[in-house]
Amino acid sequence: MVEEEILLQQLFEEEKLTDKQKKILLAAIDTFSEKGYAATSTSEIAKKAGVAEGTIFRHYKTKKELLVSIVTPLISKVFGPFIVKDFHKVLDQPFENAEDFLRATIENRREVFKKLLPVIKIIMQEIPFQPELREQFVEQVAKKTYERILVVIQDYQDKGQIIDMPPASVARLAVSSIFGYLISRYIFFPESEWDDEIETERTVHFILHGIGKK
Amino acid sequence: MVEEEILLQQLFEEEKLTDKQKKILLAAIDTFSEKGYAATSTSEIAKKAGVAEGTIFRHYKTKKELLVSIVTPLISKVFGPFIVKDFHKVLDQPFENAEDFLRATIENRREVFKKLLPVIKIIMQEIPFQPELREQFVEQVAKKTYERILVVIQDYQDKGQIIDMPPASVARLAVSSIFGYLISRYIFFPESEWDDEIETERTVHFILHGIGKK
DNA sequence: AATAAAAGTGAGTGATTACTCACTTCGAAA
DNA sequence: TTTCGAAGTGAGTAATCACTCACTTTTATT
Repeated sequence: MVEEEILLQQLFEEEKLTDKQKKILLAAIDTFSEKGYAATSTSEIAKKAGVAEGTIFRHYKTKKELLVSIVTPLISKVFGPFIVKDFHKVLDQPFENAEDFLRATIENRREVFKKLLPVIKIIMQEIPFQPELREQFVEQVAKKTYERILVVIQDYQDKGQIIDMPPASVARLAVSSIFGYLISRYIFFPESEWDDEIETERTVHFILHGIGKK
Repeated sequence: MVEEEILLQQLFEEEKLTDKQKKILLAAIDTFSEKGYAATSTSEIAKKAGVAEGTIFRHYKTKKELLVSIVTPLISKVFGPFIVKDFHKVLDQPFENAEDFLRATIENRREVFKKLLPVIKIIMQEIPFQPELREQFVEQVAKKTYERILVVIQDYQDKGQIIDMPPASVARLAVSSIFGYLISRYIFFPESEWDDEIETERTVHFILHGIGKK
């Protein structure tokens, strides 16, 4: 309950929310992430939130608007921070080498991923079907974040720490490795025992040196 | 139309299908992959297939049975072959080095991915929500395939071509890279221009040597 | 040609869906 | 204390949902 409050606070920090509104959002996040958006009925959300069904539609004109109002702040606050926080880490107190940057990035994204897991599940599920969400995602992530990542990569390429592969391909490969780790860790095999420190090191080493023996 | 016939033939080769049954399956694959299972109505499938709604339920007791009967053969015929074909390639006419094996694997998976894209989308979408499918998937893919991959990895480790990282981690990292490529290629940015030969080489090089400069 | 089983049909079923609206309750400002 | 807009309610609505069933048509076997 307390932890959920924190999640809400992070996603809707600037908005004033009624008590019942919070309950609606939490119930919606819970059910969407568990059963999927289309398979969730508004009556179910109302029931779980302990609220009349009409109350939902007092605040959100449609069911889709409820979905969007959950996902939108996430997109700007999870992928946005990649830009702001981590990028400033690089510029303001730049990591000497790519290795430290990678390690910091993985650990940082892991925290966010873990904390916002239910909402991230919703995004992953609904992006293929909701053009509205996809467009937002592309705008926020593909364009903004991507451009910044490219700059970071080129920075380390200039320093001679990264091979001369097109930055777009470098980005794809590194991002695949990081998200592959997070998805294995929190979605596919959350039950397994994970030594996160060691796995992070392995991932960093892999991104930099691969699995081949010289 | 012809290409779709081939897809059906591959998935349902041993079953005798009526003309209308084929049309139902194609319409279902199409709509499920486009809008998602839960958001697709049986009346919509019937309409798209040019068939009465009752005809669907003549062959499939429930909507979920229709889903399962599409996904099940895919799991055993697409992910099964990962085991059989590719693994036998390694054992019967073993690749001398890990590099050749990787290249062959990526190219092989790319063909399959491309050909069965709509059905793969359905699997990816529905596995989180359908315990029945997830169990099948785990049984057929995660267990069998995974065990075989581990053997291959250990084989190359014994040959001294792969570093001494636990095979499970090696598998995760390599599979992430390959699927990261395929997902970028066919799901996220199918519209972009891709030079598959070059990207395959980059992915192979990345898996073996990373992006770091020695 | 006769027959039976399988395939196909479409109107009809009760349940559920997202959403509305006339109404009540609440909370803060005047 | 009065007042007024926002918050909350829940019975009601038309549409749609997955699914049924009595019936017709097609197909294969003799």
